[in-house]
Amino acid sequence: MNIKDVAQKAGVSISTVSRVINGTAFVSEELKEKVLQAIIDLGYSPDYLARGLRLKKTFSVGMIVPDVANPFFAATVRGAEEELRKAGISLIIINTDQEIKEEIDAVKTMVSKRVDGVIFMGSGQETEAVETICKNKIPAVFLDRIDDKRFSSVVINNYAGMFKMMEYLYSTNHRNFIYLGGPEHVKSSQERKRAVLNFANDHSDIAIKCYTGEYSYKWAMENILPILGKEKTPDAVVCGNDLIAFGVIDALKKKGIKIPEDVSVTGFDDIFYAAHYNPPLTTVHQPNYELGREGARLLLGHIEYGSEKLVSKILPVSLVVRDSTRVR
Amino acid sequence: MNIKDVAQKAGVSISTVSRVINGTAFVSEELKEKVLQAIIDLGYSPDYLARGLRLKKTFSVGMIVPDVANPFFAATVRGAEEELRKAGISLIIINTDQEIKEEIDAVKTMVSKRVDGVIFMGSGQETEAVETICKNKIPAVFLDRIDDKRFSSVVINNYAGMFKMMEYLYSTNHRNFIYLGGPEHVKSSQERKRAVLNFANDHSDIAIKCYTGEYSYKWAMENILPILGKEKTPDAVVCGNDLIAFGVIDALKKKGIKIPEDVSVTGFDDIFYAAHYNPPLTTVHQPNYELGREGARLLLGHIEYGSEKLVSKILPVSLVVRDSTRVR
DNA sequence: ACCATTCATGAAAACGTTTTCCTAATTGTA
DNA sequence: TACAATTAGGAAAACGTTTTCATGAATGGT
Repeated sequence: MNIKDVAQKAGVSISTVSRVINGTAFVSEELKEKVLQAIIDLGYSPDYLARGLRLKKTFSVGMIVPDVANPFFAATVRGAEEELRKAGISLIIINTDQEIKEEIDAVKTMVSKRVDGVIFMGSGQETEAVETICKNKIPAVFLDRIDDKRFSSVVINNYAGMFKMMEYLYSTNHRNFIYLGGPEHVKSSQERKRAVLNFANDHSDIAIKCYTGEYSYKWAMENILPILGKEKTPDAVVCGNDLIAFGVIDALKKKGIKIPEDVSVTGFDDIFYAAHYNPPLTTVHQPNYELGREGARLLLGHIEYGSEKLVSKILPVSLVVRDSTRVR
Repeated sequence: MNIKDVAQKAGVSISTVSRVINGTAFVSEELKEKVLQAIIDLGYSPDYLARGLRLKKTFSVGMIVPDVANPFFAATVRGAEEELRKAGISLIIINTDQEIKEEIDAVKTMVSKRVDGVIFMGSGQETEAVETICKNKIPAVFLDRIDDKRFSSVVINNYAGMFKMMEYLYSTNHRNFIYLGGPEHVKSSQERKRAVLNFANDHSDIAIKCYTGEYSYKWAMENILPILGKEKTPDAVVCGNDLIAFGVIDALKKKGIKIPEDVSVTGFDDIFYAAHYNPPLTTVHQPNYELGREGARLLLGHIEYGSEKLVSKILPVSLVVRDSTRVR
């Protein structure tokens, strides 16, 4: 079942069928109708592989992402897919778990698949993967993590968000802090920590201890108590993301420490559960869905107009105060 | 940069390069080495479009899913992607929001893309979409929703899960129930409801009222209070899934009704948040990740061995008792 | 030492499109 | 009426692979 069959059935040439399908040239009403009818009768649909081969386009873009099962990334994937689908492009996703090797493999796969572009949410140490993208001249947009000057990117204003959080906590009389952040090498993690430290530096009456590890529930759960053991009890535990905050909350609750009565806990990301946690979490809201959409839009621009001007977009965040913090 | 360039650089024929790459025939060590070196020097990677065109394979499968941003489906997508990646196949996802029109479009896209197979999580009314898959003879596996005898499917044992839940509630002296279920036309929803009704039928001392609507937080939030208004307060509100339970919990809490003191609330799915909700939710655990993996495995079987024997796999569920229920 | 057989490699066809290049027919103008 | 200009639609090339088929060399047996 190919274009030849359609042509035969309609009694025209292959060229004519192609022209009718793509509207690339004038075809008389008479023939056009015959062709259209034949297409319906045969239930024909053009082969995108063949078309892609000829056009040097696949009408698909790849999205490389740490883990779709993580609600944070899931929303972003959704946003991207939606925007791309509107443009008639489909989305191939690959999970990397932030493993460098997986990231490299993912890029290689994308290269072989000849995707029209790539949306990359990396581990922050994806240098080789980035080089491969560069070498193969694949249009790419980076989300939320690195900002290589050779590519467009859209990031969330991590610094401003965490700074806002600190301002809020300070204004509600928190002075003693413990900061529990994500991985050192991850850009977002660095920015958040930088905001915390900068704010602390500007205020001589603030005491703070910083610890970094993983962006995970488990890591926080296992590490907060030992940390707390050797520090004097703080006014607030500021966490690098919501999952860490959840871990902290659960660990503290299990120890009989009350939140926010005994200690305030804050997160970052505002994932769905944050509003429904026990207690509902004070956090920084990130427009994840919008992140995906914006990334896709940028990428579409690059694909459409070739090597367009590079753009670095910064998405605004907002503070969401809930019940895991209280005025001291 | 194509196979021709490699051949030229290595001073061999195209055929030889192809044979080296795919290992489809013996090639002398000498030539093999030259070819391999040329590939490295040029940074060549074969074009999967061309290969696909020739082989009539795309090495990609499509996954049609209501919404990746929904944690439930996200885990399933992750499971499927992982399993497929192991087999060297990549995953194209399309979100449908359970809109019939979108489902049909999604299938058409998959047909044009000539995917090697499709994993379908549908709305339950995807008849036209299914016919299109059938007509185009695309290997397909259905997840969690319908069980068309023409396709393999893997479903979660919704009936048994909800039955178990009822047994537990009954054994803890709940007698008056309200059931808040998902859409009538969705298979999983039907099964869960059937379990509730069957159990109630077998026990003359049970009183129950059933309502169905959407599998959503919002729907539950908006409808539980009006419903509760006209019924006498039940011992338990049994919900069709966790999101509904969350909505019920939040609506009741806002009204000052205590859970589980005043009324027990149960969910179904055991999404990540369930364990951390306020209160932690008694629910039925579904192996979502495993669902995706199993679906992928089945599909790979069909792709590999052609129209293999059809399989209908039922995944077991388990009851998870937490703090949203108490002994009456 | 000669013929038959095996086998490594190359040439070319095929996969299903799009598009360039022609050709024949139609239209318009003098 | 005749010739130039336009145009609808067909033939064929090209995209980058894999694989069949063919060929020439090398090997082995008698």
